[in-house]
Amino acid sequence: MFSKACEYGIRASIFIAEQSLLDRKVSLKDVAEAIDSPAAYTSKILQKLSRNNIINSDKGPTGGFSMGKKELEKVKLSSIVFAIDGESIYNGCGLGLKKCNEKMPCPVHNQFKMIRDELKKMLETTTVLSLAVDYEKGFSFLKR
Amino acid sequence: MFSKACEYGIRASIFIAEQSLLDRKVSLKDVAEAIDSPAAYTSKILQKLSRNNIINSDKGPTGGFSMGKKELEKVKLSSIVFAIDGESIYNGCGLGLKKCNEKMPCPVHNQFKMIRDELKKMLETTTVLSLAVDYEKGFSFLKR
DNA sequence: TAAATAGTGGACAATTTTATCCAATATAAA
DNA sequence: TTTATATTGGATAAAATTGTCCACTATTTA
Ligand code: FES
Ligand code: FES
Repeated sequence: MFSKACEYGIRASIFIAEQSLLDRKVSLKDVAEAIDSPAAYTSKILQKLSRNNIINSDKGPTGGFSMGKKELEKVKLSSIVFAIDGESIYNGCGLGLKKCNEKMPCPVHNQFKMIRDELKKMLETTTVLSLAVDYEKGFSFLKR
Repeated sequence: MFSKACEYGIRASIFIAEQSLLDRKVSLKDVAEAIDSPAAYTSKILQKLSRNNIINSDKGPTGGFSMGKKELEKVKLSSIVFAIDGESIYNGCGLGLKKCNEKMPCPVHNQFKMIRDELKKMLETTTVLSLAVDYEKGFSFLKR
């Protein structure tokens, strides 16, 4: 479904959001441990999220990653997926043709379109904040 | 969504099904041209489909790939996806945790489960035959 | 200002996926 | 029985993704 990088990105964002709710900045190491991911690789992903204004990062001692109120309010899962995996979820063809195309559809176009549109809607309406709140309550897990 | 191999596998199956409806066996080359895929790679995929009794293959002159009436009647998209990509579509976690797990769900479990269940249902109810019939009528395309 | 800390960026390595090549096998027809 | 044809299987190769290492920059604090 998503690339490994994107999975890490989503999990990291939820963790950072949750800690930000508690007014805590977190270090790369914190994130990697919280979501059980390779630190150096995670670093690249956080950089990308940072450049896309999904999280912010501060250097130096007392530095780390965090999300401000604005980000917490507006970041949806779709923002993260788009930043990391690009627009393939939106215009990719389920059978790998160059692009999804209504006029010259692949054999499963109609079936795929329905499911993809729901996925899209889900990603666009689910906020990282809401997921972070649930996570904070212990309802969900970022590693096992 | 699916691996490239799986995409080729589905497209190949639809083409083979359609040609079988016209009582034609097709060669590897025919398939690769019809779906615009690398022949040697496609060969591996057809072998896997053949070993899983999704298509049959005959060696020697007049040989080639085909689907019999039984296969045409019972092969669903899910058979192909399962044969090539395995069960990850069924039990994989959307955020990459070891396995999807109701008891210790990842933060997007509920949202994902809904979509994945629909995808699953779609794959399990869509026959290759129905897609082949539409393709035969010129309603859909296997390459562009 | 010096030292310690934390993210950044670039090069590089490992792994997985995708793709190619070729000899071997099976089969049909001449 | 020979020849031609078509799939099979194994060994490689190329490309993409995932993962690592390390020197550098920015920043805080002593
Ligand atoms: S053309 Fe294949 S999904 Fe739309
Ligand atoms: S636990 Fe992640 S999708 Fe079910």
